[in-house]
Parts: sequence; structure tokens; C-alpha cells
Amino acid sequence: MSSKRQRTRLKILDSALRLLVERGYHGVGMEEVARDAGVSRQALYLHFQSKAELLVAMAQYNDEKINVPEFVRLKQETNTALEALDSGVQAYGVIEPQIYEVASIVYSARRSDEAAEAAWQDRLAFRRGNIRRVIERLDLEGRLAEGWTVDEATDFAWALLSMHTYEHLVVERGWPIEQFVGRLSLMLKKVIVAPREGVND
Amino acid sequence: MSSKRQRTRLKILDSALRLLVERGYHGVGMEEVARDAGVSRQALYLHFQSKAELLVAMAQYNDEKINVPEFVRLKQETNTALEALDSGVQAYGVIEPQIYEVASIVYSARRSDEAAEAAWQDRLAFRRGNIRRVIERLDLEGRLAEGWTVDEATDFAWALLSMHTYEHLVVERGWPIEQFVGRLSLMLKKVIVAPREGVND
DNA sequence: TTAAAAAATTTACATACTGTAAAGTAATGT
DNA sequence: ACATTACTTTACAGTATGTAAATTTTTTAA
Repeated sequence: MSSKRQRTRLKILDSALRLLVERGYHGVGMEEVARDAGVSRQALYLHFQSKAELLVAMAQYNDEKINVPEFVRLKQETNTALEALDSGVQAYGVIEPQIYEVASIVYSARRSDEAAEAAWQDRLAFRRGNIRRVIERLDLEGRLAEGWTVDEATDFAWALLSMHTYEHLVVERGWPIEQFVGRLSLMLKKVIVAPREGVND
Repeated sequence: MSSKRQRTRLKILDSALRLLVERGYHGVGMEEVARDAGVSRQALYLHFQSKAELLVAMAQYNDEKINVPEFVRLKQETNTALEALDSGVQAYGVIEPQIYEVASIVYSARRSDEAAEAAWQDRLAFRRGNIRRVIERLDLEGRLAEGWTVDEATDFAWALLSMHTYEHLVVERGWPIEQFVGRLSLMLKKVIVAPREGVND
């Protein structure tokens, strides 16, 4: 059974998650989060050193709650790098909507907050690592397009598979997620994948 | 000759520009901006209704100071849509570094501030309008790639020619600006421009 | 069951920031 | 020189974050 401390922590994180997503980092104070969680304001400082740390913990908490459907996870062990690329973009399309709200709060807080900046950089590095593995495999299979190094192609794909591409096309412009994923997938193949003679992938 | 009011306004904007770029929106208070500008804190409120309005005015001020070299401006009247696309990406590469710092402050402030949000949306709409004109021309000349509507291609190019692509590749990953512009240009051509038989553009 | 330990509350305080108000002073242009 | 405009000074109201310490409640374990 979970300890009281853990339960309180979760109550706080749940409240913070809901309220901060609704009204943004500077739109909600510690007082209100505490009231919503049913604890005193001071209790928040017993669990988190500062508001910024609460934000970071909240982002972590949200990450842990992400639901990645079986069919996406299964595709992880794929035959070719090309399939891996496809399933990677697919996973991006599934994950991004679930983390976008929180990630964008962290992103906006990072300019005036070191903890948020560190959390953001962690996220960037993690994603870049995943992408790099796919690109390396692509290179190994001789399917990396001419004129690209592994590093460059990684940077490029990483920049395109970012929170902000999602924000621009899906959030701002209202693209359906399937269209979004489809276009990105096609585009990446056209640009960083070398064509195989006589075959359409 | 400029009035005292105008001179004071400029002093404030210059100070705000320097300090906010250095330490972010929430890293600098009105007090400090005033001290730096050599005026009283109250003077700031005689010129700007709020800190957020100062931020927006500052962004506008920065925009007005942008230096777009002659050779980029001259290319505006180009022969073909393809050339227009190229010169557009080129202009983006020249302009973005000059506005990035300020634009990213506005972007981060927009979540907790209506004035900043409005200013940001203005900027997005303006840029999108410019891009749309090029894409329309591309379509008119029959060079829009198969499977793209004008709207979709506009959204797509607009998402790629954003502050965040610049941030990811140039700021975070250190791409030289020529490489950045070159890759984007090539990529756009590959994806949204229809190939002309037997010719390499 | 009860005593120790852990967790949370209450109350108070320090600090910093935004924004408002009003009276007084200095600079400017005609 | 004088009226107007611009700016300063001083004071205040409100809202945050974060710290501190004494007290109470809850949990755990003997």
C-alpha cells in the first residue's frame, strides 16, 4: 500500500496537472494548487522545493501516464530501417498529443527557469537519441540519401519531429493527426532516404 | 527633431530590449528597466499600459530595426515561382537571426498574456500570408507537386519556415546559416514542387 | 495499546513584483 | 514668460513565492 506521503504527492501532481494545463504556469499559484489538492500551501513545499520543481515533476508524472498502444509498441522490432522510421513517426503521432500541453508549458517556462530548461533539454536529448538510432540503422542498410551524414539527418528529422511542428500543423492549423503523420512520413522518406532502384517504398 | 516623449520612449525600449533578451520576460522587472533607461518606474507606465504591452512594443521596435540586405530585397521581383520560393527561404535565413531572440520571448510569454498571444498570432499570420502568395504562384505556374492543395502546402512550408526550425537546427544544433537555408530550400523543392521533365532546378 | 516518528497544518514573516494614484517638479515649445 | 507636457516622488493596494517554527494529526511499530 502507498504511504500517505506518496498519496499526497499524487494529489498535488494531479491538481497541478489539471490547473496548469488549464491556465498556464503563471496563471495558477501555489495557493490554488494546494486548495485544489486539499492540502495546505506549505505541504507543497514539503514535497517540492519550488514551483519550478513542481512543474518539472508534473511533466515527469505526465510522461509516465502516457499510453502507447500495443500496435505501435510491437512495431518497434521491425525488419528494415525504413519500417522503423515509419513506426517512429507513427509513435510520434500517438505520443505528441498526450504530452503537448505539458511540454509546451515546460518549454515556455524554460527561459526564466533553470529547472525547466534542464527538463526540456533532457527531453530533447532523449528524443534525439531515439531518432539517431533509426538513422544509424538507415545508414547501415545503405539507405541514407546522398549528401547526408548521420548527424545531419538526425538533426533534421529531430527538428521536424518536434513539439512545434505538431503545434503548427495540428494545433494551429487543425490538421488531422493522420494527415500530419502521413505527410511527415512521406517527406522524411523523400528527403533523407535513398531511393531503391525500381521500387516504391 | 524628436520630442522628449519620443526620446524617453526609445530609451525605455532600448533598455527593455537589452535586458529582456539577456534574462527573459520574468527575469527582469519594470524597476530595473526603468533604472537602466535612466527614468523612474512610473515613466514606464506613462508610455506603456503594462509590462506585457512594453514587451509587444519592444518586439515591434525590434522588427523595425531589422536589416534586410539589398540583394535579398531585389530578388523579390523574380521571374518564376521557384525563384520566389528560393529568395523567400533566403530572406528567412537573413531575417530570422535578427528577430529570434525577441520572438522567442514573445512566444514564451504568450501563454500567460493576451497581448503577447495577439502579437504572436499577428506575426504568424503575416508570415503565412507571404508564404501563401508564393505557393499560389507556384500553383498558377503548374509547379505545385501532386497531392498538395495550396492551403496544405502553405501550412507545411509555413511550419518549416518557423522560428522553431531555426531554433532547433541553428541555435540548438549549431548549423551554419548557409547549410540551414540550403537544406530547407532543397527539401521544400523536393516535397512541394513538381519536377519539370528532364530539368534539374 | 501506546509511544515514537512522520506528515501535514497553522500562523507569521520577508521579499519581490505589478499596477494605481496624486501631488509636486522640471523641461519644452511658442 | 508662461502654459503645457513630461517626468518624479511618495505612497499604497494587491498578489506571488518562499522561509520558519511551533503545533496538531496521522501513521507505524514495539
